[in-house]
Amino acid sequence: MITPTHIADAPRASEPKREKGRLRVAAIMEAGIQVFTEKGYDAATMTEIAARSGTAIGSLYRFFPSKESLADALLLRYALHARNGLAEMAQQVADLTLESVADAFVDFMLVLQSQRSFAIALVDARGGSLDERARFREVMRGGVADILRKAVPGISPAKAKVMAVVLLQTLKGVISTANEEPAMQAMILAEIRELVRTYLASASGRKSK
Amino acid sequence: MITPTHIADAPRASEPKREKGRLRVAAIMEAGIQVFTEKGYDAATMTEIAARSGTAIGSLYRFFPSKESLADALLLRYALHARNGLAEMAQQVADLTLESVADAFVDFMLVLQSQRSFAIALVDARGGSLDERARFREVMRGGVADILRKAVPGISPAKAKVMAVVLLQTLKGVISTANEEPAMQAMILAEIRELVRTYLASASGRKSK
Amino acid sequence: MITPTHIADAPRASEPKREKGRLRVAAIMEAGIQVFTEKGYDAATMTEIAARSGTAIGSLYRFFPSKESLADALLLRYALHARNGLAEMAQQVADLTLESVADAFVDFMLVLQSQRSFAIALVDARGGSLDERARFREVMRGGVADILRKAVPGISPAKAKVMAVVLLQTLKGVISTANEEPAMQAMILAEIRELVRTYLASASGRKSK
Amino acid sequence: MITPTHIADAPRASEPKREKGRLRVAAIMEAGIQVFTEKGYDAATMTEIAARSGTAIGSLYRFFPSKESLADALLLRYALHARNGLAEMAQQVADLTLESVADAFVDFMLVLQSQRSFAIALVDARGGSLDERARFREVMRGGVADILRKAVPGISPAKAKVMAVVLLQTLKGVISTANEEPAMQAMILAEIRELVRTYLASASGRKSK
DNA sequence: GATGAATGAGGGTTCATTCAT
DNA sequence: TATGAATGAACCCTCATTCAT
Repeated sequence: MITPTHIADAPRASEPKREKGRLRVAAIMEAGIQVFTEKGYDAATMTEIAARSGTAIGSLYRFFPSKESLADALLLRYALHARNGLAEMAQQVADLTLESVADAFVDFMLVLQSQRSFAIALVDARGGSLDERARFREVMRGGVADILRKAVPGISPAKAKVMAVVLLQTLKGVISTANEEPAMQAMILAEIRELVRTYLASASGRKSK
Repeated sequence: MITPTHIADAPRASEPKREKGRLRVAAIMEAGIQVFTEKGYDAATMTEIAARSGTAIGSLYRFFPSKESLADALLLRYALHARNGLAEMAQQVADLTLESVADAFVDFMLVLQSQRSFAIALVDARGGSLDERARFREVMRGGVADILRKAVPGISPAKAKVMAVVLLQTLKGVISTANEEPAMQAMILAEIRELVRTYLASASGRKSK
Repeated sequence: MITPTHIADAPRASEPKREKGRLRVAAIMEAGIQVFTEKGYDAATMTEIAARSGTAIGSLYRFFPSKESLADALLLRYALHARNGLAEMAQQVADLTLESVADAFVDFMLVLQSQRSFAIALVDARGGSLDERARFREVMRGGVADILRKAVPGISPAKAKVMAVVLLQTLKGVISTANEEPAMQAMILAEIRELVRTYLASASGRKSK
Repeated sequence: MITPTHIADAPRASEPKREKGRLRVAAIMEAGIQVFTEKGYDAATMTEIAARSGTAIGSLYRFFPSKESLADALLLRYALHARNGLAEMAQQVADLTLESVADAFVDFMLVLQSQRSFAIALVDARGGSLDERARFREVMRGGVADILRKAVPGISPAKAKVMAVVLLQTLKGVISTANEEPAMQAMILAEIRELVRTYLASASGRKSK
């Protein structure tokens, strides 16, 4: 189980102590997301991230003492985001139909889409520390599994976990649509939506047997 | 539409004319797959690929004039492999139940698994040229769509294409199981199998309405 | 000839006027000795010295406007220490046998040992300004030569100076024992003691001829 | 006991396989000695060593994959030199008077002087790996101790070892003369020579008692 | 005066690629 | 043709020093 403590760990070298420092950190993280997303972890360079955020290279390293620590910080922040979103969704699940839950999953992915593609760059392609990446995956799986347990009454925890893994894999497709032509994009999205509904429905049916 | 011509385009500098040359190329490609798989495109080095294949670095560059060209060649070969596998599957579809087709997809993924993880390294993580990566995606989507058109009578070509995209995304999950614990691995695999069956079944039902 | 004036030259940016400032300077110098000793001049960083002394980096630079100036200040203070010690020894020489003088030299080295290893770090390994290092050497040589002139009646000033150089070199061995195993350490120390006695004795004999 | 095997270990990344490579390695080592001697280990830069030897930085790293490995190689080569010199001296000891042996030690130091000052830079000031530095010290001590055992009949091995340590420390003074004015230089040298004779003589006397 | 953020030259090292042998 | 030495731009990161707050 992921606790807030696990997540609140600060991967920064030194917490900025002045307002200016906080702004700088924000600018760096923004630039970091951009560059990691565009080029992937390995091809991204700290020099470019510094330039893109209007920061001297030395200043960047003041706050993030290594490339990995920057990636970890970004991953961590995204994990928090996602966890909150999933937690929120979990609270509303009781009042929703299965179909609405399915849609909520897809919508959730869409909302995170911009950041999500960077998360893929970092998680799937060796960005950040092994630990942080594993932790990130657990957060996502745990959050989705929680929702499934509420949405599909009677489902076993183990089953919920497995379904979460498969569901997340399918939902990743939402991100990829970003690279498709608009017409194709809409169709793929609709198809994913349909598949997720079907998946939840069948799961609900299966368990009740 | 992908024609053989598209695929047979040789990204190699010079087709080796002698037996010795062909062996050398094979050794290089084998080493390339290994190293790209283990380290990812960026972290893989030409020097290591040369060493691992018992080739001098200069010789490597005679056959593959750049790192990208080597990645392209590997991607191409893998695409051919996959295309053949999918084509074969297409021929048998007529005699199979929908459920069997679903299983065949998963099995196909499993068969390719070893090479597949390298393909992911190259396609998802910016290995090879943009063109080659796009081409590779088209081959996969086209092959899967072909099968869907045969397996689900009455499906429209557009619908088949969209389904292929979503299906491939879901099937990618088969690869990822490699990193899970054995017990989890089996459960995820079974779950994917189930989802694919459900997906095909529902598609078959939908179209008939 | 070294006069107090030469030595009292303050390499500090600004003599601290208040008690607080003096404490701060003391803390910095203490930390400086530690870090220079542990890491050597080059590898020591002003940041670490600041941190180790509980001082902000900006404050450190208020008192010591450069790394070199800090090293110089430390060298200077150590030179004063040594000079006083040697001066004291000089006063007692008249009442001592040659053998006791020899022992006093070795003991003197042992007393300074802790600080001495930092002095070696700075003098032998290019820490501090050339000037300061030369001045330091002169102080040591002068002090030892003074003692020799008193301990070995009739010795010429030039001869005393030369002997001081050679004697100091031999006495450096006392410091190095710090890195040997305890058993070896004791033996080396005894051996040096013996050699110094022999040296003084032979010098005393030679000059009388 | 140091065996040739210990010493022949090659710290190079890849032994040069062509004549040109061997020349390059020689040039690099020459430049390395110069720069390490002038600036000390830390302050020496690989860039300067490369420039001084007319080598591209990449080529330098082909043969010496790290700064440390270069320092180690230099230390090793010097150790071989010294060992051979000491071994040679050992063979002649039987025919020499004690005084001649003392002179031989000083002369040996003088012969090695140019390289010796770089060895001091590396051994005393953290250059090269800890292992290599320790090994170097052992080689020197062992070689000198061997000679002492032959020159001073009846001396115990342990005593020879301890004397070697102290003797080497004193002989280091020969190197330092390089920085003195010529007149002073000659006097110091003569003084060291005298001290070493006295030391050997007294040792010979002591043991015989 | 104290603080700590900012700066950027420079350091060690890597690696795709070229080219002389 | 096969080999491996050569090249150098670029990378990640450090740290002495300055300066605004």
